Amino acid sequence: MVKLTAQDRKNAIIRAVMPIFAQKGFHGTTTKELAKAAGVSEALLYKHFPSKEMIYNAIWEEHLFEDENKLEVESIIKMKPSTLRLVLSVQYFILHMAKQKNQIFPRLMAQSLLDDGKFAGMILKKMKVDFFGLFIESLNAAKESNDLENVQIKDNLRIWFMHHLSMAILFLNLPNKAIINYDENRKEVINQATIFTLRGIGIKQEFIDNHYDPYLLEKPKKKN
Amino acid sequence: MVKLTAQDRKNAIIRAVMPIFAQKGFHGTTTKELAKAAGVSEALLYKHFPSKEMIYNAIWEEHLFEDENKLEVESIIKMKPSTLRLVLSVQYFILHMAKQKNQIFPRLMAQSLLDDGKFAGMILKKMKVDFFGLFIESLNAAKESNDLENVQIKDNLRIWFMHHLSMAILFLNLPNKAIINYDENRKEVINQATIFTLRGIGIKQEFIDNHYDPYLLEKPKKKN
DNA sequence: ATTATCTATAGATCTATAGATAATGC
DNA sequence: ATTATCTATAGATCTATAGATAATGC
Repeated sequence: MVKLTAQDRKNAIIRAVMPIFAQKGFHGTTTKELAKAAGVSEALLYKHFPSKEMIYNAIWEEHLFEDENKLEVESIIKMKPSTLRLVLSVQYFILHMAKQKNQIFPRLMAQSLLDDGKFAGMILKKMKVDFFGLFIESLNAAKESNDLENVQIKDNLRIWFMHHLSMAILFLNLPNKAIINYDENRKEVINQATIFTLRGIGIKQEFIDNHYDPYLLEKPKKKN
Repeated sequence: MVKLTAQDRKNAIIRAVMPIFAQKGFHGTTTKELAKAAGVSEALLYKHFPSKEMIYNAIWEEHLFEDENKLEVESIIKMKPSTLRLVLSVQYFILHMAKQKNQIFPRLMAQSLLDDGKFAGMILKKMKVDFFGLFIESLNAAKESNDLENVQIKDNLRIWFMHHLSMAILFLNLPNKAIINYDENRKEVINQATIFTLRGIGIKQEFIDNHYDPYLLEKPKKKN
């Protein structure tokens, strides 16, 4: 019988319980399963949380503030705004979305959308605050460099559509058994989705042909 | 106490129960709610279906074979394959996805993706069988007319990405309260998503500028 | 006579709590 | 002494069924 401080146990429960809720959803999960996953009795869950619902809410709070869900875009942010930076940002964003270690994020996202969307909205708002500046800046630079077609899409929407396509690919990849046969391996699907997006946001074909390199972001980092 | 034939009652139950399952999901729905929605006793549900799960499965079967979920693309199919037909097909597809009367389809889709994806897979397969031919045909015609950029995306993927973007927009629209502020009305979002897609699948900007008309499909039909 | 339907309820399971016990820190 | 944890269980709810009753068709 291991004793943790209240705060530690609370955190331990949240971490342990996240994948269960993500997998089975709120109603599909029983407090018995939660207790088992956390390695404690059901009673203890209720000592730390007033209800099953509050545990569910807690995993969201936790997820929202987890650092590992942030994009590591420092090297891109450091670049001077340019069309190339735009391309790299798109490329990085899509890769990052596709390469989630586990399915917790997309599952919780989909569950929130089927529910009241409150948490999905918070995540999207956070995303907008954190990254849209980077993209808008680069879009403007690309415009000035004459690397964009004169496309009638608002800047924000270009970025949202990039996100939406990535998200859909994630969602469709949730089931264990592939439900779409793309006739291409996953890497290639991501690559082609990136090209689709680069065109979608308005980048001229010529620039894509000359500067987009699907393997660029895979090269080993020199710095850690 | 109204008596229907077994088959009629079975169908009536399925129809009545569909929106409940779509709204609350399998685990979030009780047989009591199902019975109430269908206007019958819980016992009767079990006379017609062996289990709650079989009712859930039945709504899927029903949905898969419902005619109203088919695209009415006859007028487009009749056209000779061409770049314009491609544009119209994309436009029509996205509009059709966006203009669902109710949320049953996208909700069931999302639920299936969170589950084993079996039914989502069946729907996507059906979609592929029914419509990909139309798009591929038109893509080939567009290539021959030199209206496509030389884009490194497989034909199938171009169509899938069109679908994916539409689906994501649908999913993000599920919650009652809008969770993304696009700064544009819905119609305009759909319009710009269409432009994004037309570019994404490779159509030259010049062709889009000259031939894409967001209001074309809204014009009143002459024939019924 | 046959079929559809309902009432009542069994049995299982689920959330949550009360009260007892074990571990920890001063 | 205090805090964390467990065992046991209450009370509600959920799925599913047994057996009685009401409607229908020949």
